Amino acid sequence: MTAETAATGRKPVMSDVARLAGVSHQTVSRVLNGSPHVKEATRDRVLQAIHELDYRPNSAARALVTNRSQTLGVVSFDTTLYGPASMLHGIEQAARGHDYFVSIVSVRTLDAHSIQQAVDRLRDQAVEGVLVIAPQNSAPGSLAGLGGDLPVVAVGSGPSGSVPAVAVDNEAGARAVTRHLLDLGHRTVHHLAGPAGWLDSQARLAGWRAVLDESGAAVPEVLTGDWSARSGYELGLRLAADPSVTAVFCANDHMALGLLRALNEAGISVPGDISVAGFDDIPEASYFTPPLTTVRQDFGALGRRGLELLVDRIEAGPESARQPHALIPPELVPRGSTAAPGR
Amino acid sequence: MTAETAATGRKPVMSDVARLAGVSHQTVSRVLNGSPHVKEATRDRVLQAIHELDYRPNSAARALVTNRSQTLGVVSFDTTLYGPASMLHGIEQAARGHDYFVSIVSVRTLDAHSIQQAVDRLRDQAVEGVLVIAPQNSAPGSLAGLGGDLPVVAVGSGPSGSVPAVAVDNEAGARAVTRHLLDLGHRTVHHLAGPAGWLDSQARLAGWRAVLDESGAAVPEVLTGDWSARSGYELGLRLAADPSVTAVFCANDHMALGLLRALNEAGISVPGDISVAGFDDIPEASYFTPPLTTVRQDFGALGRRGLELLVDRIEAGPESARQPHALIPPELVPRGSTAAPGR
DNA sequence: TGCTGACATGTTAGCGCTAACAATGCATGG
DNA sequence: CCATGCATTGTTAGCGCTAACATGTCAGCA
Repeated sequence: MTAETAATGRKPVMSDVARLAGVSHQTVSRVLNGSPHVKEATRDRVLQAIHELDYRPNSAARALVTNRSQTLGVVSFDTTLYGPASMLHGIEQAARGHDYFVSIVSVRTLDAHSIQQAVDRLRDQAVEGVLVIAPQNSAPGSLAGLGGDLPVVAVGSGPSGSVPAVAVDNEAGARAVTRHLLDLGHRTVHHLAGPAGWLDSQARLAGWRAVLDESGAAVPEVLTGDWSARSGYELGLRLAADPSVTAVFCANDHMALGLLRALNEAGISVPGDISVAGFDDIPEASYFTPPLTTVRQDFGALGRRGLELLVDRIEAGPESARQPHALIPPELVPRGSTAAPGR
Repeated sequence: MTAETAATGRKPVMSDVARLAGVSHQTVSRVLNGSPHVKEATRDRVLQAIHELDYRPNSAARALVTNRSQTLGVVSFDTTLYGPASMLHGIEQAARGHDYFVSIVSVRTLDAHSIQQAVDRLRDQAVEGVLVIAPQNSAPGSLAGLGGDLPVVAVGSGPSGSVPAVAVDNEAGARAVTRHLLDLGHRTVHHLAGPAGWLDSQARLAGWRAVLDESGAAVPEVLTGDWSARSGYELGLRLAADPSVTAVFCANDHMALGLLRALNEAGISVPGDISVAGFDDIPEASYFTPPLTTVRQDFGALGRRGLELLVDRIEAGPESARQPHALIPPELVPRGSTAAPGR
């Protein structure tokens, strides 16, 4: 018997609670909003009445009068991938902690128009701010002015300058993994890059090249994939044919997976003949054959930080003292796919 | 200069539009809601005014008076996995088509209490219905009565009877893959099952056993994992030590991945010595070494169907004519990890 | 005892919208 | 020429809540 005791059939509203508790609806409102000016005994009676009627405040009415929806929007590109999915998870967890709801819109393509549509849709829903989980391309200002007055924060993509962003320090991760391979004794490291135009690709490429330059190692030709295992496989067949290759740093784990298969088919041993490293640390990476050395991104932390940045902007305004960008340091995870050169 | 022309600083409301168009606010409302009783010319003037002011209806006000939030809730367990993430994607796409917003809450654990909390949170937000993306355990009525009067649909887990559900036909998938292995000439098929208590595990186990029984094949002892690659690896070491094993059907692809690694380490060739099959067809499966024979689940379709079922219940009531459960047929995807027995 | 002020509570207005009803105009047909 | 009816538009009320103000109560103090 948890439903409204009076069985009116209608959902109870604030004045129903007030009547039952013998107070005015405003006092009920005060209890609900934690006003200090309510006597202990009164508060108890009100809470009791709320419980008895299983009363739930009408969020639309509250939003109407306070002009706050308590909702944040998330625009996500391909929620299907491990990274975006984890960030979404982190965002939602953090949002709950800050008492916001999370509404989501996913876009199929990354062009400015689709993203704009998604943001508009969220704006129609009166969200108070928007998080964009989308790898940014380097096109100038792709996110700039997207939200109008609506606060927007980009998550998981490098700071592009146009919008506050939270991202992993791709360059540092690439440097770490490249150095790791050189330290193992490899003369140089090949790179299987992500698609041109993506900030992540560019930063990882830059980190790799910087370490090679600093070490005086030769800088081999870069092969460019599209993040997919398929492209890793296809380019891997090319690498397999080149006897000078002893170490390959792939811009993500999926391409590394494709590469591993290509090398396996070619009868090349990993890490015996060639060492392979990836980037992301997807959950499967430690069960590849052999387990993949990679760079762990804490996607969940990324999401949480992004959310906090956004909440900050909403509640403190854009002049908020905190810095508008954040770089999360990644972590090298050495596993069995890298070793000292054997050929 | 797309903002409100008058630069009042305040967001324009319906009466601002009305004034500019020289009509009453109600006529603006009629235009917005597609009422047929508006003269063409009037409609145009109103639309023009809306555009000029960049007016957006206040969703809270509308929700308050119509008593409809146009929002659906999704409760998701571990959005990080490929399956749930894909379903969420499918749900969102379909929801947009039906003019609903999607609000998400993720739960860390699957106990009834957490799920109840999540649903309560969504109810506080006045969602019109809830989709639960959570593998159901077989505990009786784990979802029953969860929503009270709120429509609830389970997505991706077998029909448990307590709530309308949309799921893949796990048993059919398991039958298909088991038959595939027998047809290749294997005397029997071992099974690496998912955790007990999960409907998915049980259905896959049942399908496997049924085919063995029908074929008069011996039914080997079942090994039970926990869906993780780690458990596949550990149990795989046991299987590797048993020379009678020639074919293994794993209840999901992750465990198959772990198994592949265990076999590889033991120097056992796949599919030369042992054939391996999985279930789910995660995107990486076709790049495992060797490419994994598996059963494809169309998670996106699952999400879409679930959403349609839910919308149906919301708009037509629970007595809606359509059947409350739906089973999506899965598809066997034969790849290189299965072949005729070699030992 | 009466005055002050802090506390506790009640009353009123209005957020922006839609639903219901009212009013207007205009063509039609007897 | 006027009643009839439909198309079009306007007017009013109220959804459930919070903010602002009004009122009531009681302790402390001159």
